[in-house]
Amino acid sequence: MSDRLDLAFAALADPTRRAILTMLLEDDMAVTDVAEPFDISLAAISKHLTILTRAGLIAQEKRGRVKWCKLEPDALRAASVWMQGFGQFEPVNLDAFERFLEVELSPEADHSPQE
Amino acid sequence: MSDRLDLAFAALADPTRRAILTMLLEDDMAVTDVAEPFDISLAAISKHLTILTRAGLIAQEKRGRVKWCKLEPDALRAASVWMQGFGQFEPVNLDAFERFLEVELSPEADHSPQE
DNA sequence: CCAATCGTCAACCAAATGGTTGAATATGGC
DNA sequence: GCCATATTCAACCATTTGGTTGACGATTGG
Repeated sequence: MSDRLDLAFAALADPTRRAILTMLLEDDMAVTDVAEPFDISLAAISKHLTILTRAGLIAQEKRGRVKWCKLEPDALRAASVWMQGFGQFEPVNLDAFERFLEVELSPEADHSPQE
Repeated sequence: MSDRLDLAFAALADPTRRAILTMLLEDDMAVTDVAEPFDISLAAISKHLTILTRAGLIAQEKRGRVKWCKLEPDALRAASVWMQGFGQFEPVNLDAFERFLEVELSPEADHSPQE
């Protein structure tokens, strides 16, 4: 029953997890390094990463004793696509929509994160 | 603490609430009419609508004894914009996006809530 | 005015969430 | 082989969530 979108949106609802995603935008990271800036236990971070993984928002790959985390854009894109349907029902919203298309469709676009 | 995005994403994490939003895409609706296609109590729907309202995803206006619900796109747009920062860091295939447009924008599309 | 309709409130319940701590399981370095 | 490092597991806790039912307050129609 619990749809892919359920998991994605639920994962995105937590500020710690959104912060983790933002960090991973910069680079892949080990679990310990992900945990470093936060004030909660490593176990709690590990749980957050599990939730992000099951939501398909990140992937974890163990190399040696280190488990690397990297963004997995598909789920984010699915959620984004779902929301775009609502951006369109009003002319005002075409702003964001057009910016999206512009960036997304230009072959030589600079796809680096802005932040 | 709980950010606007927290509330928006948490609200979007429930399939019933996403279905409600989809219904409201068609037209503004009274609470009772929103509840009609669902198998849960009116009180439960009322709670869902409160959550959507506090998340800024819909607005409710009482006229007479009927309370009308309508989409409020700002919060959705905020969430959408947040996610686009992630959609861009990799060249994207627009497949899913185009399929979505096809379904969602066709005038005779079946937008009824799916369970 | 009275009854029906619209919607919320209150109390309750089971399950999920986000956190803790302490022990356990790899793995790597020396 | 041993110890430190990296990460998860297990048990526990408080709070939130999504649902129920029944009573309640407004409003409308006849």
